[in-house]
Amino acid sequence: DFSCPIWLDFSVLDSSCLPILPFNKSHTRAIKRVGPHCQDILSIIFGSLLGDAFAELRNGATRICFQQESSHREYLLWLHRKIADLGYCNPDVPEVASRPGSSGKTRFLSRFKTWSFTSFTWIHSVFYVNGVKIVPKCIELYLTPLALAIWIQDDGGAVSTTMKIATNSFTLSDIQFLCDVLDRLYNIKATPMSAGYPGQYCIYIKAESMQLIADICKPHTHPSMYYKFNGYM
DNA sequence: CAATATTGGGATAACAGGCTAATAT
DNA sequence: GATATTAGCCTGTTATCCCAATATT
Repeated sequence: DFSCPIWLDFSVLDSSCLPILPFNKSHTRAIKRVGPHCQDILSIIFGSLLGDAFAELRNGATRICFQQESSHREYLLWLHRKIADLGYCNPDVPEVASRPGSSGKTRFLSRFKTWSFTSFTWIHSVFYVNGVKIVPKCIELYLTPLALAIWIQDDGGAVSTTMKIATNSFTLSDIQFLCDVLDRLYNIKATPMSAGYPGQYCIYIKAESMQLIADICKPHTHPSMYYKFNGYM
């Protein structure tokens, strides 16, 4: 059982982080879309925001936006299915859009967004400071196995005998914090490492922890992303 | 009905996944 | 020599802002 050991310990959460009223699908205005939000949707959102998604705040309501190139379309559709089944986005399968790429090529991408929720705005506020995405201090409460799997499917990649997670845009102290959280929650050993650009760092998973992180993530990983676990999955 | 909120999608650039490879243990 | 860790680079993919159309109050 790899469930997050401190999940459901809401005692350290600020009350503004807690949903207030039951969510009712007949409510079509964001102001009426409230919680409680289940563990799965919060895991998906937190994992995605650590990775490739972004949160858009407008009129006091927030929506979460997902986009992938066609090479990762199967993964995007898998993610869309999960979010649609939870009732958080349009269930229509996202279309493939084309864009002019470099050197005359055409790119293909797919994307979707959740509905706007007033009760998602606290998520925006913990992830964005002055318009810049940061690692939220409460990440330890939401980095469940599902969130971890989605983060790695977004940002992970095989390197030599191990895996790196592309955390380029976060600060070194935030990245060290993430490494500490991985150790505390799951006993996964990881260290920040240069990303090859000034001020940019990745997370490298130590070889001794590769089997562990693969085992934790496998139930929540789409087969098209197994390769990111470098043979351990 | 007018005003306002919400959604899907166009557009753009900084950068980040995928890769090779050197160095250390 | 084998395995593990660290480093860096290339290029097309994120991550983001914004707008027009539509829906709701």
